[in-house]
Amino acid sequence: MAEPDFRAPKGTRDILPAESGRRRALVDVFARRAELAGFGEVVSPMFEDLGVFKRLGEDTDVVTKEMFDFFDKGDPPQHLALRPELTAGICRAYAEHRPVPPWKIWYEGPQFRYEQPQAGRYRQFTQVGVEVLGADDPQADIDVLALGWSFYESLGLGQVRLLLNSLGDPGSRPAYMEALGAYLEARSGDLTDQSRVTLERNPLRVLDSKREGDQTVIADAPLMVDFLSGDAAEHFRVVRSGLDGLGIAYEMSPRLVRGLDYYTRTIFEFAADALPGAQNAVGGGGRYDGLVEDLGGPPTPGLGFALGVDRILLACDAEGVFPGPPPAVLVFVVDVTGGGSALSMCQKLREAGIGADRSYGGRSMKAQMKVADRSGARLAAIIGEDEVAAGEVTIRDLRGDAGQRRVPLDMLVQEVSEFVPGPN
RNA sequence: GUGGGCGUAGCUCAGUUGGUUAGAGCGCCUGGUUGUGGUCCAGGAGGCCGGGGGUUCGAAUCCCCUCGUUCACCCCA
Repeated sequence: MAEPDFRAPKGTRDILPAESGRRRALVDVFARRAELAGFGEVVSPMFEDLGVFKRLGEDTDVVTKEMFDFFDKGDPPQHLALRPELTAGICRAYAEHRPVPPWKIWYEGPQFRYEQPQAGRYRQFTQVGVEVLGADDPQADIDVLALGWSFYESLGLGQVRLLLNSLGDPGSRPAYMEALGAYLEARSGDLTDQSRVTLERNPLRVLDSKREGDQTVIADAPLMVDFLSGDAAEHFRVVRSGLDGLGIAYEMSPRLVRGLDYYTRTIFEFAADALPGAQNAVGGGGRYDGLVEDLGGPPTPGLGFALGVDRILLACDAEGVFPGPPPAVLVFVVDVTGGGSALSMCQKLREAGIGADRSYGGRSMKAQMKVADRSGARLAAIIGEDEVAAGEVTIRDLRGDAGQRRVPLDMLVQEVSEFVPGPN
């Protein structure tokens, strides 16, 4: 095949009509549910000062090797980066605008990570998410978890599991880190080379290894849940009983950690069993009580989640749920008299709120009917010599068994409306 | 960044001891006389076999490089 001169950059892709409509519908479902729960949308920049993202953790992969960064044309130039996630930017916005807490916001948009692409993993991908800033109450955790859970449910997904853990608070973390570090050091001979490197930088993340060779060591490692301070343990207990009360099934996942360093206390992940293991994380989040302060704002507890739109759609495919929206075009105008009538008829229908389309190029009736069928339109409105002479139009049912009939041209909108209640 | 698979018409793919004008299905276009789609029938358009180099009398078919894609690791959504 002759290569085109250009193609979408590695790890990016074009989302074409049928798929794009489905995607927008999915975001609309999320937006609706978030707004019903009192969240307002924030649209923030797609790039920020690199420093904003460095607060995610100086030795996380996202910061050290996956950032799309660049300098602007200022003097001196500013070091900027495309956002690899949205939480940091939202916290930056909170510190900048100081809204009255609790600040409950939702967002949607593309994120960028310079990674090796594979199925369900792109260099540009879309997330929807929420954040709650300024609420320490464990009921906020429950509310957020319930929103995520119900979103998956509302799409029709049945094979999503909620994995839950607590990473403890600043009071309880050090003792655990010490115990974990000591244990892993003692067993380092049994770890893979890669995990020994990870151990140097962040022992916690060794628990996240999927390598065979690490599993026996990980299985016997001390667990954070056994080291929680009184406050952290109580917070976690309230969160769990709240989920129980709402009938939300969750799995305790005591070795669950997250790839970004800012998390504290409650953390969670949504795993889609319909997807292969490497990409089954369709959402995740947790508390990050210190992040706003790290960015120069007031001490502010926070929590939230981000859900991967691309992967959720893959999971919907795998489960055969959430089909795209029906075609917006209700009437396809077939005009074999030159196209002038199609022009005015479409205009009239559209102004009445009825989706209408037609073909171009003065094709034969047979060809136009074919296009009408393919368009997914429910009805064909046919204009030929006879109709023009009589001042009429033929309305034909393309989907049901209502056949066809001729009606006065000026009754078109009314006649069409009778087929389907309401505009569209 | 590391390792494996794959790369032939718009799509899904055939095409082995390397040898005449490279195939199928789907899709698309045009027809099947007297205005009508979804089924059926017949024609047709559309590929320098991802790109570059090499081996050979001759390569889609062998070798190298490169790009893309895919899977796993890493990490995450």
